[in-house]
Amino acid sequence: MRSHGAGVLRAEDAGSEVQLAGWIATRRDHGGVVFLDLRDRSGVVQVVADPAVAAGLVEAAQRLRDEWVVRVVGTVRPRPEGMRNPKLPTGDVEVAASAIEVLSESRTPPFPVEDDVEVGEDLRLLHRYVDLRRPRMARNLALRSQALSVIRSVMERHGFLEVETPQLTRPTPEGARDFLVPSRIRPRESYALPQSPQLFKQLLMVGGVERYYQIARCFRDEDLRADRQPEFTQLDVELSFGDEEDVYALMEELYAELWSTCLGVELPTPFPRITYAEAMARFGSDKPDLRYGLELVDLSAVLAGTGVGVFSGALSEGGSVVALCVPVGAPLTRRELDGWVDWAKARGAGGLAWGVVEHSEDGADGAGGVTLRSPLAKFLTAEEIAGILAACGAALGDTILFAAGATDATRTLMGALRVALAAERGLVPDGEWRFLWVTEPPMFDAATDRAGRPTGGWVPNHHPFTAPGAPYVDGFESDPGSATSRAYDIVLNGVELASGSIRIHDAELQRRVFRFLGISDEDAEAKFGFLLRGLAHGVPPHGGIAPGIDRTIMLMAGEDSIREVIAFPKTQSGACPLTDAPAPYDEGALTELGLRLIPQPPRAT
RNA sequence: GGACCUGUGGAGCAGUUUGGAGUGCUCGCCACCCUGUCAAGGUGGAGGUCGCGGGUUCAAAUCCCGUCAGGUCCGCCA
Repeated sequence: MRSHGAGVLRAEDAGSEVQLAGWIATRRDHGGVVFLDLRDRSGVVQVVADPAVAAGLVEAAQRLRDEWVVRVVGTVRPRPEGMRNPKLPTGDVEVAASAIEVLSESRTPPFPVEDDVEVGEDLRLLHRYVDLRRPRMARNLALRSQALSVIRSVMERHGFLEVETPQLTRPTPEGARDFLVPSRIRPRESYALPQSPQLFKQLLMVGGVERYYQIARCFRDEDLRADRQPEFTQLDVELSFGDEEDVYALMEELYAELWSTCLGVELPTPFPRITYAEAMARFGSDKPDLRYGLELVDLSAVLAGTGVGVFSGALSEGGSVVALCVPVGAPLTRRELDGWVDWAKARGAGGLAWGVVEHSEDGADGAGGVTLRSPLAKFLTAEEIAGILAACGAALGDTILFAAGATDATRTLMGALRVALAAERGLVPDGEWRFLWVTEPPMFDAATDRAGRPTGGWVPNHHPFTAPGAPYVDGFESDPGSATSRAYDIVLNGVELASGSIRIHDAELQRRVFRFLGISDEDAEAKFGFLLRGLAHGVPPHGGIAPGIDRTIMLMAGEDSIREVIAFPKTQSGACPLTDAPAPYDEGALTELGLRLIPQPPRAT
C-alpha cells in the first residue's frame, strides 16, 4: 500500500515513483491546481494535483477535506526554483500525484491538528485519537518507545531477567489506598491491584532470579496531580548479592544512556550524592532542585539571644529561624512581599518576616555600608543585623525572607518558598539536567493523626522492608527518630525520579521492624506471612530501585505533566473522558459478586 | 476534605471590574472564484442554552448563592 513515509522524502528521491498513505493535513486549492499536505507518522510532504500530470485529478483533490485518509501514487520531483519551503524537511521536493484514492473520510476535526493551539484538556482526551496525531504527542509517544527500548537493552546487557508479576494480588494493609477487584469466582473476597511489585520482587530474589526487572504498571487510589496518575509505570529493579554502589552504578549508566541516545546529551557521572539531612538543611526538601542557588540560611545561632518574640519563641522551643536571601538586585515590592506572606499562611505557617538590604544612612548598623530595612529592624541589635547579613551573604538590593518555628516544618516551608520564588523570579535555567542521589533518609517518621497531631507511634519513611543503616540495626527501637535507613532517591531538577533501598533479608530483623511499627507477630503473619516464610528459606542480600517511567519521559520531553506522555491518561478526578470510565455498577454483576451498594445519602440542603 | 484559576458559535480568545439588544477578533466550516501555494488569496454565507440551576433587578454573559466539568496546589501519595 505504501512505499515511503511522507516525511522521509528528500531531493535525492527526485524521479522516484512513490506510493504514500496518510491524512490530509491541509489543502490549498488554486482552482487549476491543488496542493495537499499529506501527513503520516514520519512527517508531512506536499502533494500536487497538477492537470499537466493527470487529467481529472484536480476535481478529485478539490473534494478532499482535512483529516481524510488517502493513498497517493505519484512521482517525486524537485520543486521549481524559488518554490522550496525551508520550513519543511521535505520542502525541496513535492509529489506529483497520478492517482489519489480516498481510504476514509473524516468529520471536521474537533480541534486543529497542530501544536500551537492550546486546546482544553478534556476535549483533547475526549478525542484523544485526534490529539495523538498532533506532532507534539506523536513525538512524545515515539520518545517513550525509544526510552523503553534503551531501558530494556541496558537491563538485558547487565543480565537482568524481565519477569512479570501479578496484577491481581492481595490488598496490602498499609500505605496508599488499594484499588480493589472483586471476582465472581470468589464472592465476598477481593483482589487488589498492586501499588508496586515490591514483595514479589523480593521473593524473586529468594527464588534465585538474582537480577530482575519489569516495566511494571502500578496502581494507587490516591488523589491526582500533574505528576500522579492512578495507574503509572515504573521500571522495577531488584538485584541480589549487591549493595548501594551496585544500584547507583547501574542507574547512572541507565540514565546516561537514555539521555545520550534519546536526547544527545552526555550526562556527567557519577551523580552527586547528598544525605537527606543535608538536603533538608540546605534546600528544605528531600528532592532539591540544584539548577539554582537560593539555599536556606539557618539563623538560629545568630539570633540565639534575640528579643524578637516570634524568633525567640521558636528558638526556646527547640525550633529554628530560617532565611532565604533573594538575590534579584532589586527588592521585591511591598505587594509581592504581602503576597508571599499570604502564600505562607495558606500553607499553615504563622507568616513570614522580611527585610530589604539598603544603603546604611549613618553606618551605625550593619556592615559594608548596608543595613536592613524591615519592620523587625528596630527590634534587632546591630550585631544581629550584621550577623544576618553575613550569614546570608546579602548584597545591596537583596530581599531576605524569614520564617520561624519547629525546625522541620520551617525548613519545609522555606524549601517550598525557594521553589516558588525561583519560578516566580525566573531563576530556573533552561536546558540543565541536575541529577543527584539523596541518601540516608530517616528510617521512621513520627505518626500523626488526621489532625496532624503526633500519636507517639512511628511509620516507615520508605517502607517497612527497608534495611536500617548499619549503626542502627541493633538499636533503632531505642532512638527511632535518629535511625537512618539504607534507602535512596534519584532526584532530577526537583523531581523525585526513582526511589529504592537495600532490603531486610533477615526474618528476625523484619519481625523486629514489624513489632516496632505496632504490627504484632499475629498481624504480620496474617498480612505478610508469605514474605516472612520466604525470608526463612535462604535469602540473598538484595536491594533495588524503581524509577518512574512517566516522570522520566515527562522531563525528557520537556513537559509539565505526565498526562502528555501517556497515551490515554485520566483527568484529575480519575475519569477517562474518552471511554467515560469509570462506569456505574451493573446490578446483576453486583449480585454475582456478593456485593450491595450503600444507598447514596440524601444531599443536605 | 480544602484553597485558587478557568468555562462565551466547531477551536482559541476579548467582553464580566462599572448590569442596558449575542457585540467583536483570529482560525475552522459551507458555497462560489482563482494554475505555484505552503498560516495561500478573494467574495458571500451558516453556526450561540454565554457550563447548569436558583436569586437580585425594569433589565444578568456581567452581581449574589449553589452545583457540574477541566486545571494548579495543600492535605493525601508505606
